[in-house]
Amino acid sequence: MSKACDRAYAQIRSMILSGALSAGEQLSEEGLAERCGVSRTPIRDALRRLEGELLVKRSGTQRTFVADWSLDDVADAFELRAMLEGHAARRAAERMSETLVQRLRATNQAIGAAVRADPPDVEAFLDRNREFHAIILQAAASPRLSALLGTLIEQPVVWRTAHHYGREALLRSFGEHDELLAAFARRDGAWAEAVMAAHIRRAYHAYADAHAGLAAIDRQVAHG
Amino acid sequence: MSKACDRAYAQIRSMILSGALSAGEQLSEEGLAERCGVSRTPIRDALRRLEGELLVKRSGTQRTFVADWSLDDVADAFELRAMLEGHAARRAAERMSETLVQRLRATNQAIGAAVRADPPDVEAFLDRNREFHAIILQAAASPRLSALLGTLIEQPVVWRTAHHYGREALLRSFGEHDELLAAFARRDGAWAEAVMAAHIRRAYHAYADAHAGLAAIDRQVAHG
DNA sequence: CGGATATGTATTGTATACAACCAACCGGCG
DNA sequence: CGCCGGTTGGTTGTATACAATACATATCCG
Repeated sequence: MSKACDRAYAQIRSMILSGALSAGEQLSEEGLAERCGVSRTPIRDALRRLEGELLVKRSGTQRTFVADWSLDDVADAFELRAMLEGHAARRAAERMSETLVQRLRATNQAIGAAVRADPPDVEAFLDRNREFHAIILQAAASPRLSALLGTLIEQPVVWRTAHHYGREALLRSFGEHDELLAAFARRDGAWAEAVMAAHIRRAYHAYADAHAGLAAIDRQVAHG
Repeated sequence: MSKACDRAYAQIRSMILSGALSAGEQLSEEGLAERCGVSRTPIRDALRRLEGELLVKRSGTQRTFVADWSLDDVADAFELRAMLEGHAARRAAERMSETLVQRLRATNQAIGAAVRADPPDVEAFLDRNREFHAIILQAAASPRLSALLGTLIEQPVVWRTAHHYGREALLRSFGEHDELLAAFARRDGAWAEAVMAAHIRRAYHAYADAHAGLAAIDRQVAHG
């Protein structure tokens, strides 16, 4: 019963996140319509939504392009995320029910299992990680905060580099979640906020390191 | 040369902000199309945009309603605004050019004039106030931050109560802008952030007071 | 009388046709 | 050779028709 407009949205979005549509590329409504097997009408809907998430941008004359994220852009997004998710963590700590704490604990168990697998199950890690943060956001009980963060969490470049994180980085992330859980258990909002902010900022640097490494390899390939 | 889709957007938005469309009211695409003198297509575009700004919400079955803002919602929005605009002020202070400082000063002069007029020119005050904050946002040079704040600044209830602020509240706002200017002139990001956060929080309480007063009058009218 | 179900009406979803528009290309002219 | 203006191919904007869906009301059965 999924409507064409939702399917188109999901499909275009995943094409952008996976890199099937490269940054800066122009998107024609007609072209997308063909690729998605629908007419232009639902495509227009989808593009408007994606525009809201800054995954596509429109030129002055309304032509649409895949947004290109410079390193500065990513840093900017992470900074905002650190601030907003920190705030969410504080609010969550102050309101979280015992059952939600339990669910968080279970989710982090799953994350731990994914990390300890050999090789680490990055896909599962990312899914559970998303779930972990979603639960916190839910506990923060601020619809507006949720809406704002929605536009920041999914970033094409980040999504693509996540697979190159080392086990060490994943383990550290797992450990930080544990500390968050401790803060939640004690309903210490300030603690939760601080840990969360640190957590996001570390994630940023893990990304930046992985990205720099990949860029170096790219250069090597290009020149060799 | 304004396109129908922009006109429809602006028109619906202003109808919501002014209260011509009351909170919770259902919006039919066809009805709006008739009122705006365009077809349903641009209306759909406009509604998607407004949905992104949380000015309208959609039911599970995709029917659209004017969003209703509880006092909690407004408090929530102001809290986020205080945080984000504070952040913007910090960044702005650290990067602001001398010419932008001049423009801010000029804008605040205009605000002062509007406040001192008899009676105070609230419309001009609001316009210039918007401009003042927009310049800061521009100086902060974070497109994402701008996008996030865009969804928080215009709030129906706030818009409608602004006209009931006393001259005292307007004067205080004017003075706080002056202090912001001092912080900008000295490139003191932390100072700017603190002043801005205080500025927004005061605005919230000014709103809450005015709102409480209006609500009391409403009750009186209803019962008498 | 209550509740489920059918039916009609209102509303949204999708496709398509056509109009307006932009951008790049080409040819002529200074 | 460079600039300007028109022309053309492609892209978006808008209207409209029709299909699918949801809601409300009425109707029928237990």
